[in-house]
Amino acid sequence: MSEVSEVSEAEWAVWRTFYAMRRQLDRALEDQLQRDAGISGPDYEILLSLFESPQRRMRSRDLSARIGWEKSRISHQVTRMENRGLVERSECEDDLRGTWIGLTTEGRRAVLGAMREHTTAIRNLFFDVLTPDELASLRAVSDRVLGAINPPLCDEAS
Amino acid sequence: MSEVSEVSEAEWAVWRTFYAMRRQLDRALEDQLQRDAGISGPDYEILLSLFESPQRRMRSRDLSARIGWEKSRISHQVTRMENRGLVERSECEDDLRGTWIGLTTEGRRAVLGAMREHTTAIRNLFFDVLTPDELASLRAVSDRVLGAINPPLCDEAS
DNA sequence: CACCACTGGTTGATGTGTCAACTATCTAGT
DNA sequence: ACTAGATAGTTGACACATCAACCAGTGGTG
Repeated sequence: MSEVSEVSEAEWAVWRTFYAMRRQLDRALEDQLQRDAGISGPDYEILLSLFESPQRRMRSRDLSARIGWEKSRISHQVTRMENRGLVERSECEDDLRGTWIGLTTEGRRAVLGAMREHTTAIRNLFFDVLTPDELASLRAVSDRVLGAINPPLCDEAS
Repeated sequence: MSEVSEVSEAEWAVWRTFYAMRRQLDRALEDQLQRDAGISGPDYEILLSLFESPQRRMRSRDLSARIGWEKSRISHQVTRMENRGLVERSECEDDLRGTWIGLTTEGRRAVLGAMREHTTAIRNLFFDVLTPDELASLRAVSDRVLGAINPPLCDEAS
């Protein structure tokens, strides 16, 4: 299953550039959020999910499923955000184990202040510098890499 | 400079896939290092740099320049790794402010145990699923995104 | 009902990353 | 030689991410 697995110098050069791009893109978007709305990337993910939710509130477990974080990460993040007044917790009537996470006025203000500039940043740093062909190529590549990561599971036997 | 900045639904779909790929690729490689050598990604970056250095040791500032981390991050990471016996600090004769970071026997063992499998993982999850054209496209795209992030600086005037 | 596995969520410990403040040394201009 | 400013590195505080342990409520099945 695993061959000799050589990687040429030219391939390493692509890998390093790709790696640098991923790091710097994350950083640039993080900086933009901090600058324009005083929030972090994780803050934004939570706030955006709540904002797009019909009731402006979600169950912790649904946030977890939507964003793809484990439950303890949600809980810690929400605690920090609650302390800053961006969200608020409330009890769940239906299921006494549950917790609602709701957007506060402050949280709503923050996400509204962040969205436009964030979208602009993604457009400027990403979409604007890609040709349609490259965009299609990147989509195909991303799908294939994801496929390689997540168990092809056609043959799990060892 | 900033237009209306709309992003179509198709574009968002590409963005989300690209985003998921970046996260999951990081995670998969991190897991592989942990599994095969009991080290983290940051550990590996330090260890590999030291290993590829002629003397198997580097000045903190050179590590910083090579990996692209700020000095305090290097210092914290080295402290943790020193506690686990992967690296060791020693004084610098030439410059009394300086510190050498050297690979220990344990550190050498760890990096040797990690390298082969890490390379294989990168090949399996990345290079093997890209065509030569896609690789070239990705290289071009990465360069252009990096160019967009780092100040074109041709016209900084406001 | 009684039991038991599961689910929803919190908490604490540890590792990671950033920023600001600090110490110590080096270097250059005078 | 003196001194101002740059450089090298450490430290502490805080935000973030993961893991394991835990508690409480839910929902079967006997």
